[in-house]
Amino acid sequence: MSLPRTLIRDIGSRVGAEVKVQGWVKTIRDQKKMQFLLLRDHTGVVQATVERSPAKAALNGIISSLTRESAVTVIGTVVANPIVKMGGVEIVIRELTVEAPSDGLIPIDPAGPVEPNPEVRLNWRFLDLRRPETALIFQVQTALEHAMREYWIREGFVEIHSPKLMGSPSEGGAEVFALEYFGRTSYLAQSPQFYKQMAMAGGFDRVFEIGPVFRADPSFTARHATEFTGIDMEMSWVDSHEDVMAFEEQWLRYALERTQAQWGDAIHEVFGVDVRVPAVPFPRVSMDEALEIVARKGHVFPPERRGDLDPTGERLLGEYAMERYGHEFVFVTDYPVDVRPFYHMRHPDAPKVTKSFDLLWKGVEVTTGAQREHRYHVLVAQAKEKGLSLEPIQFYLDFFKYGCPPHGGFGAGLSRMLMVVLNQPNIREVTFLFRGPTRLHP
RNA sequence: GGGGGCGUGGUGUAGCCUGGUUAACACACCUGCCUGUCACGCAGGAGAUCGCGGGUUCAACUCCCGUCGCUCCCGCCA
Repeated sequence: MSLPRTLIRDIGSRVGAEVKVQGWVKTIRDQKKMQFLLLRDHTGVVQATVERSPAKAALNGIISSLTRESAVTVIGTVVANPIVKMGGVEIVIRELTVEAPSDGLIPIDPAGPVEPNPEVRLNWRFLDLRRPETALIFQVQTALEHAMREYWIREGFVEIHSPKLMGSPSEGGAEVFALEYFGRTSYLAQSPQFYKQMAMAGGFDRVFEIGPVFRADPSFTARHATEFTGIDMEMSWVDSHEDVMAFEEQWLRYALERTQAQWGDAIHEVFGVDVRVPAVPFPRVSMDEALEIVARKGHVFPPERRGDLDPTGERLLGEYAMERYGHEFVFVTDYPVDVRPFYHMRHPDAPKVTKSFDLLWKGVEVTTGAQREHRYHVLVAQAKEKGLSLEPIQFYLDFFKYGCPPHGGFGAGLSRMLMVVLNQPNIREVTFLFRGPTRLHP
């Protein structure tokens, strides 16, 4: 039976034992009498050494011709040695196998002193991912998503996977990608909106979906992508959008509590930011109030904007939430009908105002939600008012003809949340492989 | 889509404004040396038709125009 692999983070507890370590060669210091290697796996870095001697000539030769970033298997004895600055422990190598050598000239150096330009990093993303700081992003993402799912499942939600190929464009707003489909045109889903509502009409009560969504918008900002992972949920028998917000804040509090517990220290060390578990309830301001607050902070809106915040306004409102409530989050509620889609329910006593909300986190829009209009005739009237042609969305309107419960939900962006929680300036770096208007490779 | 900035060895930058030597520096790479390194050190070496095309000029990395790519801000949104 072959020696099982030891992860580098566990080396310290294996002093005196022979271990097998597998990873990449981070540094080679090939000296006259001693050879030093730094080996890295996804859990840490350890020093491995060999003395130069005639008895070890073969091994010495292998190490002399090693290249940095080669993938290797090392077998050796763990030795406690106070001279070693890194943990006081090293591996005395008995055997080294080069599983796959690395070309000497690496396009980017994962162990290098300076970070290459964003373009180079994206071109060679797999090398960039070898950097522990980059890898941490996706460990955090895993924890965050896991906690979200855990909370949903505990609350009786059903996970769905809706199709991304659509026979007709989903409701207006963002642009859609069209593609050839056996002689017809199909469209890539901009969101699972219609289908998660279908699940409500189907009696699922509560559903969530984490999956890809596509937006054909030529957006050139630090927080837009043409394909991203959407986080969506929908719940039945709500009285208003307030029920949805109340759910979301509990759900987020739980997800951040779990993420903070598991990765808070690492995030602090690598990104210099503390994951704060938010107090519940989050502050709420209506759009009318939001506009006043932002105006008091001296931000003048261009005249063509009617009742919506621009990114600067969102940032200022985020500042306000922190100053006034010491809170990173703030719900903005009651958006005017003009800036919301036809399926958002309207206030019975204020028909120009929707029962909707956005959630801002550190001044960045991370969620849009609402109570949906579930009454067929009202929904049809609202679609007509928005100038939509009913025929392409008739399949959707049909959901509401046979007893659809009152319901609401929200959609969030996974990478956007990751960007905010890690204080990263750009969505590209927190996306496994970014897709934008000019980025289709790798 | 609108506006600004930037493209120089494998990587990160300097040089450009105020055209004129072998285009410089750091890291990486190659060779040699080095009694335990730990950002190892020392000596030497290779590696760039300065994004691409055109123009001005005796002369263009440098100035002008175009083009492509990247990037930032605005718009759109998650």
